[in-house]
Order: sequence, then C-alpha cells, then structure tokens
Amino acid sequence: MTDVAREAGVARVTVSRVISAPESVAPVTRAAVEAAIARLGFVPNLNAGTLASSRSRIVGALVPTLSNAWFADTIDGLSVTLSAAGYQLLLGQTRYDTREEERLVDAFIGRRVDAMVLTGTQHSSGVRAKLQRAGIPVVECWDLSDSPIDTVVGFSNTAAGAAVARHLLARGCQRLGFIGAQEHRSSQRLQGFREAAKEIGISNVAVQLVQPPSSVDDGARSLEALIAAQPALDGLFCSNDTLALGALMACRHNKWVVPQRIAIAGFSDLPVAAASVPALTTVRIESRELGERTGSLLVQRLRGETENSPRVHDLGFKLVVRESA
Amino acid sequence: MTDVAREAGVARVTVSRVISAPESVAPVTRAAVEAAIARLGFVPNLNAGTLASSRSRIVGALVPTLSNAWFADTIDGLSVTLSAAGYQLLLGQTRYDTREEERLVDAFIGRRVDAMVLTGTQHSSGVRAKLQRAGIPVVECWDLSDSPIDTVVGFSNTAAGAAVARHLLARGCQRLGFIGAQEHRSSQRLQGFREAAKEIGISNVAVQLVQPPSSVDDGARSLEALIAAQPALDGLFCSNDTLALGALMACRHNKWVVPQRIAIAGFSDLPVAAASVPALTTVRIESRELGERTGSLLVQRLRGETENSPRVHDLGFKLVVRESA
DNA sequence: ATGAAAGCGCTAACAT
DNA sequence: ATGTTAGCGCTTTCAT
Repeated sequence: MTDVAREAGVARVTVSRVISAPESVAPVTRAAVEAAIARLGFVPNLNAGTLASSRSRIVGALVPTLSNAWFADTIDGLSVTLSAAGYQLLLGQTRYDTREEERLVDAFIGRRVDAMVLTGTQHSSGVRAKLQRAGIPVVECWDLSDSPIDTVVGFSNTAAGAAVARHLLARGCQRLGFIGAQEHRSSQRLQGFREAAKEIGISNVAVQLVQPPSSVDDGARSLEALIAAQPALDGLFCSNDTLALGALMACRHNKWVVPQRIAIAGFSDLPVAAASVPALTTVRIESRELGERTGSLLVQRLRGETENSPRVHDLGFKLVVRESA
Repeated sequence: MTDVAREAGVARVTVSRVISAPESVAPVTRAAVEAAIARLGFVPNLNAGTLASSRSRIVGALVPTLSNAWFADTIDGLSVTLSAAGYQLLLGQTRYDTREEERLVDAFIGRRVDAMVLTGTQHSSGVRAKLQRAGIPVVECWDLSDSPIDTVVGFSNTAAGAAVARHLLARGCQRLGFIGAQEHRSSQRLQGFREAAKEIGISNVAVQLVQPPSSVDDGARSLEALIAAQPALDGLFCSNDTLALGALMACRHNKWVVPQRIAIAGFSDLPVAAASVPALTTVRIESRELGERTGSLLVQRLRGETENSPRVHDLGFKLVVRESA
C-alpha cells in the first residue's frame, strides 16, 4: 500500500479510502490511485484491515455434514446471499459431534468472524457462553427454540412429525414405524409423530435408529429389520428422504407394494423424491431459502439496520402428498 | 495476550509460544500460562497471527455450486482433511461464471489463503496469473489438464464419455443422444462420447444442452425434446445423474421402456442412482475421495514435505452397469 | 478533501 | 528456556 501511495503521489490513508470509501475521495485523486493500484497489481491485505478495524467481513457457518443435500442447499443459499453483500464464508463440519462443534466455534471466534451460523438449536453451554461473550450475531437454523442464543431461522420439527402421523393415520394406517438418524432434529420429528399418534390412541411406534449421516442402505436395512420384528407394519415415517428412498428400495426387493402394503413418507423433499417410483410423499423444507433468509437477516444486522426483528423466524414446512403415502 | 502475560508473570512471547509451540516452554511456565489463559478465557486473535507470520492456515476452495451433490461431497472430503490438519476452509461458489471466479480469487488472495482449490481446469488468464503471482499451492480438480496451474487431481472426462459410448454401442444402440449442461466438463464428456462413436462409424449424436446447474426437470424435458426430433433414439448419455433421473422419469410418463426402447446412462453415481427404477447405469466418480486427496496433497505441500509428487493425479472412474443401459 | 500519528495483537529474529 | 525489539499492513482519530 505504501508503494501504491508513492506511485500515486498521495498518503497511504488516501489509498485506503479509495478502496473502502471511494466517494470520500476527489475524482482526480481517486483516478490516480486506481491507476496506481492497477499498474502494481495491488491486492489489499484483508487480514491487516481486520486487525485494524476489528471487522473481518467473514461469517462462520457450521453444519453437521455437506453430504446431506439439504444442508448443502442451505449453505448454497447462505453463501450466495453473503457473497452478494461482500462477506466471505468460513465453513466447518461438526460431524454431529458436540466437541467438534465447540472446537470449531473457538477456531472461528479466533478468526474474529463477524457472525456465526449454527445448525440446530441444541448446543453445549460452552458454545453458548463463547458465542455470547463474542458478542456477535448468531443464527441457529433448521429448528425452532424457546431459548435461542440470539436468532433462530427454521421450522418446527415436532409439528412436522405430527403432520406426517396425522396423514398416515388419515389414510388408514394402524401400525406405525419410524426410521431416523440418532440426532436431535430427527428425535424432535419422532416426538411429534408419537404425540400425534397417541392422540388418536395409537401409542406404539416401532422405531429403528441409525448413525448419522444416513444412507440409502441404512433405510433399506432398517425397514427390513422393522418388518422382521413387526410384520403388520403398514405406515412408515423416515426422518429424511435418503432413508425413505432406501425403504422404497427394500419394498421393491421384497415385493411389498407401496402404499397398499405399507405407506411411506420421507422428509425434506429432495429433487429426486418426485422422481422415485412410487413418487415419494414427504415434507418439503425450503433448505435453500432457509440459508438465504439466514444470510439476509445477518447482513441486515451487520449493517446495523437493527430493526427490532423477531428472534424466531418460522419458515414452516409443507406436507407433499405423492404416491408412496 | 498482554493480560495473559501479566496474569502469568511472563513475557508476551512466552504466551505466544505456549499456544503455538508448547514443547518449547518449560512445563512449569507452561502450566502457569495455560491457567492464566483459562482464567481469562483468552482466545488468540488468529488474524494478528496471520499478519505477523504471513501464514493464515486458511485454504480457499471454489466450486460452481454446492447444490450438486458431487461437489458438496468433494468439499466435505476436503474440509475433513484440512480440519484434521488444523486448516480452515473459506468457501466460494462461482455459479459457473468466469468473472465471479476471478472476483473470488481476488478476495481469497486478499485474505492471504495459504492454498487454493479450484474446480475444473479451465480458468481465465487473469485467474492463472493472480494465482501464480500469489505463489501458493493450487489444486485444480474434477478434470485433467496438459497445462495445470500447479497440481491437478481428477480424471479424464473425455475418456469417461468414450467409455459410455462404447458401452451403449456394445449393447446394440444405433442412434445416440446426449443431454448435458453447458459447461466445460460436460463438453469434454460429450467430446469423448462423440469420438468413440465415430470410431465405429456413428457420427451423428443428437444433443440437447441445458443451463447449469441441471435439474431433474431439465432431464425430463430434454429427453422429450430429443425424442420429438429423433424418434428412433435408442441410446442416451446424460452428463450427470440428475439429468439421467429426469430422463428416466420422462420415460415412465411416456411409457418408453428402459433399456429396451432406449438405454440411458448417467454420470457420477449418486447414492440414489442404485435406488432408481430401473437402476441407473452410470460412471462412478469418487467425489469425496477426490476432496480428501486434494486436501492431503495440500497439507503435505504446506508442511513443506515437498516430495517431488507428480503434478497430475488421475483418480480414474468406473463404469457401473446396472439396469438402465 | 487529504494527511500525520498511533495502534490493532500478534510473531520473527535476535539476544540473554 | 525466556525476554527485547521491531514490524506485519492496514484503519482510526484527529488535524489541516
């Protein structure tokens, strides 16, 4: 930068201003500086800027894994929104591990991110404390919460689970099953599913849990296990579409006709859900919008447009009834 | 840090050493410093460290979009590998746009990333020049190249396309079609596909191109357009599984029996490819491994283990023959 | 509209 | 094994 200043015959601050607040510099001066920048191929060191200004223009985001299309879509939406506003995205994967989440939060705070995005609303007290102490905007997404760290953008996983149960029961299912990953949002869906089933007197749900991240094979194996234990099963809720697709595959292998023999519902509405045979009934989550909304909320906050926006943003969900249930 | 030093009764450097090279500090001193760090809840400012040492421990990665599961998987593998080695991942999406790629490269260099990962081997001269000038390790992935910027980790897209053509021809297809996204790697696959077809005298390939990122619907619509123009089409190559799944969907709607009426092959082997009906013949790319390999190569380089490793790493591909072709 | 001075919080290089 | 000094490349604040 000193070089650019010398080349343009101005002080270093002026170069700095041309970069971060061009309109505060006289057009002639600005042109000279810009020419010098171009001539020297100068790329400002943003870390030095961060150090001096204590604003990094980096947002940190944590997801369990990118291998699940729904989280990848959320990050896609987030990344586009942030990028358009001049923010960079630092990404971490927790692998559904609390200790890893805490480690990453530390690392990101060490980098002085301007804001953090977390997946889910269950976090260790360490994470909550560190984030609070950092004093930066935090968005938790993919669920709702009564005690958000700061802001929440999501939907009610229990309500979604309940909606699926009501649908299966309405179409006449009597013996319900559930296949889900061992993680919090999946448990919430199960809880809602159970409560709604109980309301009409069905208190027995056959449950099969798998280690996240869940695979198509997990879904197939789990359904076979479920049917082995409970041959009369006629209604199945899978906590995500990947598992549901696997369950459909198991049905084809075993000639269990869907939805007659057994009705199956998934969760999240992957693009392939509509293309499966039979087409998958599922709960649509607008994963990408979730990320976009998170991003624009954060950008507003960071711009200081502190409009007293609510702490909880419920984006809802939608039961998409196709052929499988 | 000054606070920690005072609290522990040592100089600031000592605190610095406890953090970055603990073994160079006497156990007693170290314990005192660690206690002080814990007491004050001190989180070192990594940007200051970057500025002073000119090592950021950040790797920048650029993909066209995360909404394609194959790229998301590559980033997943990359992220895990880098994270284990103490590196953070700065992520950007180019949206298949060269200008956006260049903008992001600038932004990442400005952040003084220690290394860069790019998708594909076609980049503007500006990008090449900037990266060269930055003097950092660069890995281009998802293709091979004769003139890599630095290192390449991928496979031959043309060879993969040729393999698909040979397979379709071997099973008796006579009138070939291709559906692909308008982007370079897809074109490479088409090129290989065409060349292999020509070798046995078939020089006519009906082509339908779509704007990336490609969707299931794109695949369905494209096949219908293709068949409208060329009713005798009996062999189809889709440049990715998403498009192929859409094509299968169109076949079901129109009662075109697969593979008898028309054989269909996809690309990348998404988990759902095996679950589709009929099961999709495709080319398996180990997307996740591709990211892991990229990460470990980079970590080696950054550690200075400059072992004269080759510049081009061909991870290959595998034709997976299922039911659809 | 432009500049001078000071300092952000670390690490490198050289002592001791 | 620990400390001293200098400086990384910016932005801030206050002048002019």
